[in-house]
Amino acid sequence: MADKNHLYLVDGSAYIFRAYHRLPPLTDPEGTPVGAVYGYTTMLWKLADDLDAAEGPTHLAVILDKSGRSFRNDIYPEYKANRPPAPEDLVPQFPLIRDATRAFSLECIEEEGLEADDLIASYARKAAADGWDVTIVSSDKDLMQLVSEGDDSTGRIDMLDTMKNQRISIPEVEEKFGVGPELVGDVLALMGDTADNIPGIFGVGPKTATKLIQEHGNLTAALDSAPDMKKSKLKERLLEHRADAELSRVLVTLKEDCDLPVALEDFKLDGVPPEPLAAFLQKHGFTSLLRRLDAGSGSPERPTNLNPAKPVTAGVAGDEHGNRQDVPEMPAVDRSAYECVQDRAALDRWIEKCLAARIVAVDTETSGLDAMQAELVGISLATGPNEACYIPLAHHNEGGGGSDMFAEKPKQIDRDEALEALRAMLASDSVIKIGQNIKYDLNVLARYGVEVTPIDDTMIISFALDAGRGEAGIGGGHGMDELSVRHLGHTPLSFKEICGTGKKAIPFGEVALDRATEYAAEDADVTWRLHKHLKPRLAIEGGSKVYERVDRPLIPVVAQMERHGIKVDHAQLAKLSGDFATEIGKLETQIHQDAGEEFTIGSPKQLGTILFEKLGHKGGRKGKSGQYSTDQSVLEKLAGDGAEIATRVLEWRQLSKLKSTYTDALQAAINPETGRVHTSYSLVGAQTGRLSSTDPNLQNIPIRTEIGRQIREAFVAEPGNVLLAADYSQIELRLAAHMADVPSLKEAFKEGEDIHARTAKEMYGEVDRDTRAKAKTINFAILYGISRWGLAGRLGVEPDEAQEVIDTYFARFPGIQNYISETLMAVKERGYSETLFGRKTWFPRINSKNQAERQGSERAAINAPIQGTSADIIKRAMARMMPTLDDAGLGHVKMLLQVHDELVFELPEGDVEAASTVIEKVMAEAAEPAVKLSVPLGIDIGSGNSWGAAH
DNA sequence: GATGTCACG
DNA sequence: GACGTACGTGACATCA
Repeated sequence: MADKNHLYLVDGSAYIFRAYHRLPPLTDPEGTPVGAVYGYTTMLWKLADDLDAAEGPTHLAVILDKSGRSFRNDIYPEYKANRPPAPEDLVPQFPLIRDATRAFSLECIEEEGLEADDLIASYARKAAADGWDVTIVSSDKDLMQLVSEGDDSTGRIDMLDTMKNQRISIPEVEEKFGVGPELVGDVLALMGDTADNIPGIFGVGPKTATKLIQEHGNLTAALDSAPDMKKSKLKERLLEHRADAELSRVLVTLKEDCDLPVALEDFKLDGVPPEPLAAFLQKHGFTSLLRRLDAGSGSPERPTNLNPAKPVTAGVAGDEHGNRQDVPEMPAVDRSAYECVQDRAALDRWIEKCLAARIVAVDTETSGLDAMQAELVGISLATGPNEACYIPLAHHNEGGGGSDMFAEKPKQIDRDEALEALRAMLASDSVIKIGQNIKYDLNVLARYGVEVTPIDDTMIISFALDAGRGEAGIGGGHGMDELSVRHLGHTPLSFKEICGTGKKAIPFGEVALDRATEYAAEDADVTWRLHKHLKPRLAIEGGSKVYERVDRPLIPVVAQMERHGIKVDHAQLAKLSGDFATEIGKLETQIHQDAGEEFTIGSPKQLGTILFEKLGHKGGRKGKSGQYSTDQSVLEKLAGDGAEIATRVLEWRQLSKLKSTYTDALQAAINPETGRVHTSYSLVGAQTGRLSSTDPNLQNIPIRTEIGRQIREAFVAEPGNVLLAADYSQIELRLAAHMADVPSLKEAFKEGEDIHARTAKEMYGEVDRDTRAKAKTINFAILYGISRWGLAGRLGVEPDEAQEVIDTYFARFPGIQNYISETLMAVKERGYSETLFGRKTWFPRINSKNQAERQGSERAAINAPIQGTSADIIKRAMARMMPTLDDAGLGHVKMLLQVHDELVFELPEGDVEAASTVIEKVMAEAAEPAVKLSVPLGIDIGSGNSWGAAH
């Protein structure tokens, strides 16, 4: 037994921030992020375990920050004002820190209006005055003011940085600040602190601050000396910012006389009761700690290491194919267990249940599929298997929809009242809301003024784990019904079963409540189960990084872009439609004349018969269907041979395409409420990690031809605003240069050269129109996975010659060949490719015996890391864009569209210059700090009244 | 629902 | 001797 009391004061809040950034984003079996909690738990364990050590604690307490505000904000409103909000997967861990502390049966101290530092200072001084030794477990430099030696009647105070495993006493403080603890506050007041937004003296850093205090003895003396200094920048600054320094001195002073809410004696450590601790470790899947607890039979044995890699989850492992692993023990789906919530009391009970569960699956039912127009009909919630409910909000009796105003409505809570009741829970940091494609629900609820955060998405998790694993022909493979069958072995009720199909289909709001409850609550239940099943796999299979750091943060960002929409000029589109129609009519007449009969030009089959049988043009059959090919390349060939009908069909096709797909469809896509066009982005649409855009697709608006470009002119800004387009220049080639480590290409990009010209020079020795065009083709061939036949077709040469070109390329650009073979080897071995940010794409047919299938997979596998890395980069830029613009006072700038390597914004004309600077910086630096590229990322920016003019 | 074609990066 | 040849998407028209 130590004969002297030794109090440990743990700076819990500061610790978890550091643990969060140091540890991987682990999740517990329920999917709650717990990386920081795990770090914190092991740290407490280690401290509590030192009970009998010479320097170990006899008393211990954890001190936390209660809220953001303290008395310092009253003195200086900007105090800590520039702190970014905590990362969203850290937020739900704050309450868990308290749980962890209680699990160790330790005291947890926090007081409204006081920062942890102040409580620590007060307790430390009191304990030292009583003759106790004190160790502050923190590395916060502000707390270094407290370090002292002690004497006969007072104890000593030192600090312990558990991450560096370093004791901090007076010599360490002097080494860091050049002065003793009593003068640390003076140094801090001069240098300021950007993290806390303490001003200090502008332009004075740690070096100068220390020197001034050393020379003059204290802050006041240093400031007083300024008028006598010889003329210098420093003198000016000291004179000009004296008030800042004095204010800072007050801010950095710790309040050492706080009322102490718990007496020192109550911090006594006398062993950790094992039961609550075991329950806590069990709940969060800290299995290795649990084993140690069992082994030590109540007295925690010192952990052998702090490596958190293993204990993350409770024994869920993926099999080779990621399907049907050990399904966590869950009862079978029982639809009769679901509750239909029809009154406030029941709703309030469910809200309490969600708050207690901290993790809840949410699903909205609506009157349609368009998140920007559909009406909210009901909400379902699930807090566990078979623990689910449906809250109808806008149901009317079957068949009575709209036609009979007096039709009786089923009993349900008023929609506004229910949303008001749910609002706090849906926005609560301590409750994670899980959805299956939650972007849809985010947008529906946002239209009713309800925010949902933080979120998790089983569809996106599935994509992070299993992109590309779907069978051929099955689109995506991340839909709920499919996931449910694959992972839970359960087929949920289908929408068709409930609402019918075709003409007989009824809107969901007319479905009887018992059926609606079964369907809707089951969706939430299944989502909850999928989450429990899939989330732990992320950490095990290495999907956490890309999910947590790239895709999950993107969900609300993309949702907002969809809600913004973009304005299109209806009148201009209508005019174009008219012009196109006239021209199409003329061409049609001429084509029929050329053919000598009327036929359906849009039918490739009829056209083929006309061209190749009736008119006797040459051109082979194609494909297993035995049909004539009439595509662009075939028609161009015929046109080259002088067949006017082919020229006219090509023109007809172009105009028909533009009219039907763009000028007509876009007019119809204008949302009547907002007057804008709202696309829907899919985050799981492309196996490589790219987004895709539907309803309408705004990622394929014409630009390559003059006639098509007119359509871009119809995408416009609101009056007084402009559209700004920022795109990455040649990003995929740049990434190829980096990833394959090709010296001459990297050099060319660093020098800002025209990359195709550079390639032409290397390949052919001279640069002209012709060689540059060829070089461009070759560069793309490389990105897409080359074959001699493919390249031969593009270059118009024989395959043998194409092979020579390829050989020359490999010789001139060493690294490429190696990249290709290494990539293929890795994919054949592991089954997946990986981007620089760790995004996996699976290639189940890479080892196929079918040559076509295999070679197709090989080409895709060569391309996927490049295309995917490019997608990761622009996604990171998107996630950072609005916060960064906001910091620059440009929070009103709207990010509207993403087109793979381009972002489109709408903003007041006067802000173009300022916004361009920020946008370019965010995009150019988007890979960092996770990845340091050896080539710069070039950004082109333009703006104008229309999207066309912005290019 | 499959097929062919063509708009984009 | 072929796979009928570049990677990744989505929308539309036609036709079975």
